[in-house]
Amino acid sequence: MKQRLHTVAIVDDHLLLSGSLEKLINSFDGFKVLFHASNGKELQHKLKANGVAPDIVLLDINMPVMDGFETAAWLNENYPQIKFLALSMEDDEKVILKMLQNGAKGYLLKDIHPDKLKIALSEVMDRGYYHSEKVAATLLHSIQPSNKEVEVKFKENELTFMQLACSEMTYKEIADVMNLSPKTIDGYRQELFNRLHIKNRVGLVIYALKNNIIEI
Amino acid sequence: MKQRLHTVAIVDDHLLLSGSLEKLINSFDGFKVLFHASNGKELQHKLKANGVAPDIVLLDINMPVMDGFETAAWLNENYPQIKFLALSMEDDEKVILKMLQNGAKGYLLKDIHPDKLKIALSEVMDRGYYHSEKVAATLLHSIQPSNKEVEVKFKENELTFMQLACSEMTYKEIADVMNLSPKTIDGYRQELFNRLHIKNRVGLVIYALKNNIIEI
DNA sequence: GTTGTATTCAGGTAAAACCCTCTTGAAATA
DNA sequence: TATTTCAAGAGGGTTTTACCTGAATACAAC
Repeated sequence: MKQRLHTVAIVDDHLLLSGSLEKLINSFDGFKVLFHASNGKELQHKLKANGVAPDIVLLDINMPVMDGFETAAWLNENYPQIKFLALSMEDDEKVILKMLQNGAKGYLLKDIHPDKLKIALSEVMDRGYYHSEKVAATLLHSIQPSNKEVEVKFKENELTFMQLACSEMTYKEIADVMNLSPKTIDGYRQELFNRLHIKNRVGLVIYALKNNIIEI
Repeated sequence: MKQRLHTVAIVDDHLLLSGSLEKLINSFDGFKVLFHASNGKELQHKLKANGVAPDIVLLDINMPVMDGFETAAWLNENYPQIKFLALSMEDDEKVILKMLQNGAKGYLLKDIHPDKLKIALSEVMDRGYYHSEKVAATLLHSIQPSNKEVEVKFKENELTFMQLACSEMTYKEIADVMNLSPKTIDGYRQELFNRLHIKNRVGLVIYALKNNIIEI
């Protein structure tokens, strides 16, 4: 029985992967790759220029120029009929959640078996979504918060202070930049040191790194 | 004219990539994928078990269990007749050099065009090596050392000091642990601050992180 | 109104961190 | 032997951090 041909677009900056993925997907019965893009901006152009939109977009998260998050948000907004699957290396809980919140119909890890890709594509077309066991488990974990992660929140100013304190600036300089008195800055410092149980600025840098508040 | 079929093995922990790469390579005239492995250990087993060795190994660098460097060294030692190409995301100069020193016949970035892969495989079989323009440029850069990177080395004590300074310890405590006078520790600090052009301990932490002297 | 509570900032102090210069002693080298 | 080099460390200084307590303001809740 002949079924309708589903079209796929691949958005990934690794040409080697997207190129070979095309071969793989074209070998799947009922699927065909329509085009590639190496980042979100390129996808936008091609969608606008092409006239015809794909059924599914495979969307890499780590890309230059316009990354997966932005692209997801844009797709969701402008092409809600396109189903897109996030494609990523890591199974970072926060990242998965963010992509799903941005409308992704599924989350594929790059270490899945190629056969799984066909299953994923088919399920997305049939049921509207696909979730691997691994991702499902991660999601479950996220709604069953472990007793130790207390999910510390920071106010906007605290966050700014932390980021600046993780540079070589003195507190005086930070105060100038944030347009606050050095005494206020000292207040932030004290409050954070107490709350996070740290002894000095090095502790703050370490905390910020461990919690993805800053990057190196 | 019929040419001999060249065999390829793929070592990469991303099944999706290796699986689709297989399709791509099998579509190349004159090449065929013999088997996959998701890390170096698996490659060892399959080579020993298989009896027949591939002509070329495509070797990913970032893998769990046994990474590209170890695998390269082992291949070079035990199967010198197998030509292997390093496959990686980043074009880190040090990494490229290390792989080439370990006997890689070429270095492929994952963002190359699929057609380039065929060229690379062919050239490796014909000429014994393949180097893309990008990698060639990087290599050139490495033998023409830029005036600024002076390849900073550290003495054992300096390294220990740096690692301890990247914790919440005071210099006094570091002096105790290292069994040296606080004044000596202050000397290390001063010397490092000058050499690395940093202003305070936060700068040291950042430097240590960027240069893989410590990890978080 | 009053009672919270959050934000900003002040004064004061001790301890670290930071910086420069100098001595000593041992080892390497001329 | 004389000279240089270098790690360890000291003296003595300034600046920054770190810690405490308390006050003025503002805004919302009771």
